[in-house]
Amino acid sequence: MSDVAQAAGVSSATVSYVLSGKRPVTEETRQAVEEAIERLGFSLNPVARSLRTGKSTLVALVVPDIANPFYALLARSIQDELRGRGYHVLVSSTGARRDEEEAFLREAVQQRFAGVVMTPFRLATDAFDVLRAAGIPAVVSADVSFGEVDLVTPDAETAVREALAHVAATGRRHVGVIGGPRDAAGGDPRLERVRKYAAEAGLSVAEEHVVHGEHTREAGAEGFERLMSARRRPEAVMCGNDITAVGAMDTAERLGLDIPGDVSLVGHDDIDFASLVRPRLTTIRYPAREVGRVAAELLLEQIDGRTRHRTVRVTADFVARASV
Amino acid sequence: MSDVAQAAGVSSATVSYVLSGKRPVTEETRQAVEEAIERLGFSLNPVARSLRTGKSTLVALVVPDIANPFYALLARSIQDELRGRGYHVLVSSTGARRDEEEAFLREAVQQRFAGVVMTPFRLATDAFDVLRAAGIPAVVSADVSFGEVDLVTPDAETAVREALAHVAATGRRHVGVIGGPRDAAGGDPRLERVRKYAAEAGLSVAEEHVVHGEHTREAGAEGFERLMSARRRPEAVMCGNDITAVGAMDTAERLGLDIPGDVSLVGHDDIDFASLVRPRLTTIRYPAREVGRVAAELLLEQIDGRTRHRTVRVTADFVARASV
DNA sequence: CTGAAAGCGCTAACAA
DNA sequence: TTGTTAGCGCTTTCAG
Repeated sequence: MSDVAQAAGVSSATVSYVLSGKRPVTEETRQAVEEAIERLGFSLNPVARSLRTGKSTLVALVVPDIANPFYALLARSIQDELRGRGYHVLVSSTGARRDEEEAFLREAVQQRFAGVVMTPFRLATDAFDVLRAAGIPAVVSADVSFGEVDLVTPDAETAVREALAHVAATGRRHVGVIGGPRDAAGGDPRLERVRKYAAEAGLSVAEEHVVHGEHTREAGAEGFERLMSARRRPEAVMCGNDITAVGAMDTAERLGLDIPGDVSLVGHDDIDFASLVRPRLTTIRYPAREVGRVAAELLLEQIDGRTRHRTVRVTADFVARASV
Repeated sequence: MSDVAQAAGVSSATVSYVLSGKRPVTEETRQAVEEAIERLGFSLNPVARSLRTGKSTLVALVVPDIANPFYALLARSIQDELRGRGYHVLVSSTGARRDEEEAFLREAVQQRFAGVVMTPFRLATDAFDVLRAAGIPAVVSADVSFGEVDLVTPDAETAVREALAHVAATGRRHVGVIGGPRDAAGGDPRLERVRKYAAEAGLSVAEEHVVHGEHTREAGAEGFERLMSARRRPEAVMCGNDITAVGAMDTAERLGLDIPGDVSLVGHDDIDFASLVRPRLTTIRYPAREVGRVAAELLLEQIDGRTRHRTVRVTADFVARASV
């Protein structure tokens, strides 16, 4: 930068101001500086800038598993929103492990990230206080609140009731649930919603028909297997997400069980592939792109100075296909 | 850091050396420093460190589309390999657009990234010279070479021959191809391989049976439609990747075409969902996890000083399922 | 074995 | 409208 300054016959401060536009510069000097920049092929060093300003251009997206298409799409959406504003997105998969989640939070303050978008799974509810204390904008995408942080969360009440009614309409009475891990922070809202609205649809959820596991294909396969070996099988299974539903399908196939003939299956998220598996997966759609858009917007608002935290609900919709 | 130094009654240089271990420190001072670090909750500022050393801890992964499960898995694999070594992975989707690809390369030198792993699509063959000039390690994951850069590339000859033989064995003679974009850098090696080995399997690839498009579901759907409206339909279609194959399935379904009854379909990559669509997709497996592992390894070798560039071939395997 | 001090490249007071 | 300068937090040479 001092090279540029010298070449343009000005001080390095002026070069800085030409670049940032933070104070007026005569057309003349601007021209000279820009010409020198061009000629020398100069470009700002973002690292030095970060050190000086204490702010980086890095936004971390922390999710349980980037290989889950829901999060992959979320990542693309957030990236698309933020790139134009000059931010870079760092993606991290935690494997839904608490130590990893905590590690990333620490990393975020250490690296002075410009912001963090996270789907936490096992974090303590006050875990985001450290970000808040460090003045790092954060937004959480989750079913439950994590304290005083921006939250984008599904509004899935109606969708769940519709799903349940739909299941009931096919004559099923006993529904099982493949829930998330037992030790997830904030419990298991997706499971609780099913419990809450089952009765009004004339459905029952027996305790032995509730299994827990990670949100992975393998865990879905296992969970479904346990459900199918219950003394009395559930006639329909609500899955924590589409990936576990796919796992359930793996098992159903292995066991020679017909879906939906023998058991109905309902997923959650509506990833792209939900319509491609056979039978096509009936599911509750949670729009990853919109979630990403909203999260990015909330983050930018914070970066621009908003301090009071907001919660935005994104509507989930019931999508009837062929697995019920 | 100077706080720690003061608290421990040493100089900040000593604190630095305790942390880096780059020169001997008496057990005594080490203890004092570590105690002070602990007590003050100090942690190194990576930004300052980067500025001073000129090296960052950021590795960029640049792919056409992170929402493509192949790249998502690649991302996780690379991240898993690199995290333990202290690097962070920045993921960027370019949409396979040349300007985006170039923008990221520029960004990489500007930000002094520790390394770049990229799957370029429309870059000029010499585009990586700028990284080389800037001393930034790079590895390309692609079918074709991009000049003097480390390359991890599929060894798919055998798999393609097997696939073609398999298609021929079902009595098909005319095979079509849904290839990549016409203006992709390095042409379309996957298409060329099919052309090259078709004859030896007794198959023919008519010019009107070759269509081009992006590697997306939509493009796959369109391409397949064009193929199906040819005067004489191909009896089998080789797809650029599994995502385009899925798009082809969309169209087949809409057109009421049976797969493999009316047309056979062969994909490429073997993403997780290939075995879940119906019919299960016959495909050429290119192992994303291993590709990621190899790419990470090559990158680390470069970071550790290797300068001569290497090429590693990763074997692709033919996977027979139900779409042929 | 340890300390002093320069300097990475930038921004933002403060002065002019 | 422009320049001077301090300093962000670290690493590393040079002395001791």
